[in-house]
Amino acid sequence: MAKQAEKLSQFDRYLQRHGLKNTPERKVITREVLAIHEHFDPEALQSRLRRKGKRVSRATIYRTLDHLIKGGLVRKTSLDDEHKTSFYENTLVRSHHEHMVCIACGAVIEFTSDEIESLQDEICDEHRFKPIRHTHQILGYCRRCH
Amino acid sequence: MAKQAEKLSQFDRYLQRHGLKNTPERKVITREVLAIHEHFDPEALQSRLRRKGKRVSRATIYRTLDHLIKGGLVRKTSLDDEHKTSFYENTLVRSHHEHMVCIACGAVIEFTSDEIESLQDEICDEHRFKPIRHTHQILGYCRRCH
DNA sequence: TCCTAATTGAGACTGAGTCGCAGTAGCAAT
DNA sequence: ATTGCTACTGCGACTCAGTCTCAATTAGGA
Repeated sequence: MAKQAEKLSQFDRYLQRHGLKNTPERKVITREVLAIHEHFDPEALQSRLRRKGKRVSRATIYRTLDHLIKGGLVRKTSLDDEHKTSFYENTLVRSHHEHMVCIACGAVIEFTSDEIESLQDEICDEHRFKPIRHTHQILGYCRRCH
Repeated sequence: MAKQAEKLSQFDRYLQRHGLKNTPERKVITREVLAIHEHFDPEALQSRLRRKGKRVSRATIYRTLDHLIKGGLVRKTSLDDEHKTSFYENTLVRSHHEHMVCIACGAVIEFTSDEIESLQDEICDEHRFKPIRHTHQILGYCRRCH
């Protein structure tokens, strides 16, 4: 798919710009991340790779994810704090959205609201605050669990 | 102050209801928490107590904070995920609010918006989701830092 | 091809939070 | 007051995500 190639070269440019190298490990991690269409955590990523016979160390996973974030290919979303691990998602398949998380079954429902977004901007304006990113999570019980 | 006494007995009732005991440690932690008017983390709480000559173990701090949350005296707010430690605040002096956090200087600006709250409820309704609590954080640069 | 800075993996480390356990202490019934 | 039941405490060991160190390796420009 064309978009994927675009993201790959976006990452190449990022690496170049920072005098970083495009190692096999980084390539393999990047390709895998772009292929995951849901949330994932570093460990899940590592075991997916391992299942395909690619072994990359934990340290490299973390280091590469940081680069992917800086390069704009990945977004970090913390979900609720019952989970201690961080969650990531690639920016290709997933556009900006917020999460409702079910505290019973862990289901994640996504939502966006332009109205909320613009209210948010207004409030930032009032406080002369320049927003960079935000998270908005609602914890509760999903349809099935309450 | 009257409200403080009210919170104390609210906690007493919580303990009673659950067959729990109001030990000296719990009393001392509760009183201290109600006296802190800002965000705090468990460690800060412990050292405040220690400075006053009250020694309570880390485990007890954590255990009691959990009870205080369940009893409605304290709220856990995770702030941004650059901080790994959890932050708490007592519900007495601080009413419900969201946070804007400056990524440069760490300043925390609080806000609430009834409009956002009600939009949120609408969205939950649409998804048949029963909201229990939510967090809404905006990260960016404060007035002074951009 | 050479050279050097960037990268890697392994394992040690860190730090927040949890857990198991042995000893302690409220409290209700006797 | 004593007993017995249960909850509570502190301690230290433990867990687990994430970071760091370091020696060995490698990408990639000159």
